[in-house]
Amino acid sequence: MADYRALTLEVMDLVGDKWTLLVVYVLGEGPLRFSDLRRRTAPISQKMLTQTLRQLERHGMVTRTVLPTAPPQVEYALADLGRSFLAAASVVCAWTRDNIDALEAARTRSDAAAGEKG
Amino acid sequence: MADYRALTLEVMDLVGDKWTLLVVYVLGEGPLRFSDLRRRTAPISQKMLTQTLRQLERHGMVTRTVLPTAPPQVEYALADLGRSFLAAASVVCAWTRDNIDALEAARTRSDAAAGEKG
DNA sequence: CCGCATCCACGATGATACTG
DNA sequence: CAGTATCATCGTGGATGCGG
Repeated sequence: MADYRALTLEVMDLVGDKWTLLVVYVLGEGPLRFSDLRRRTAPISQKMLTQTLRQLERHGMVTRTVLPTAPPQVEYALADLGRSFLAAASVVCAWTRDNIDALEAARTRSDAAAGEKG
Repeated sequence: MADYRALTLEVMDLVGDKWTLLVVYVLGEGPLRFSDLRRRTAPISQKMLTQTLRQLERHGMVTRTVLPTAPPQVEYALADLGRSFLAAASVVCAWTRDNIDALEAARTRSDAAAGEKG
């Protein structure tokens, strides 16, 4: 694993958007229609959800299925690639959950130190 | 792991910046002075490197040591928390490396399909 | 050498209105 | 319900010059 540059930039291209990770996580629980997905990812805007889904679809992480109903419904689901990715991303989320106290403590300490010399 | 919202947003707060992941990776190889670090993370700007390092320092992931030399030198190194995080982040990078072909294929296919209806 | 301050360009994000 | 279009806004990131 030598070429950090290309690799980390690729990672940022995948999940650099603000909501991508959250959307992948929510879809990990099962397929959802657009509206339901939006409720679960609130307060995301309609536009950003669409945009995020398009990106995920483009990368083959998510599938989009238009149901032949009236009014039309569109179902989004994780593709195999997406599920595989979710497993990897879960490691980072688990790490964050396990270290959230240390992170907050560091932040508080750092912010307090910065405030003193104000 | 139910509270995706807070967790994923926290993750984005940690590594949402464009260069954070790369900086952490490079520092994973060993402590570096500012200039060396910048060379290794090119084409990052001075400003963004400083900003990224401040954030990492604030979260307790990186330590900053001013060496008593003339001219002054500043050495940055991963703290324990940072090393621990790097291990988790490596999983995502490894996944990306292993699936880079599938990702690029999906992108190419998707872009081609989009181009046809132009 | 380190890195802060300022100005500036651009993209990402978001609110709103509108279409199928 | 799903999605597009438009406009306003904010943060990110870059260029440059100055100070320790």
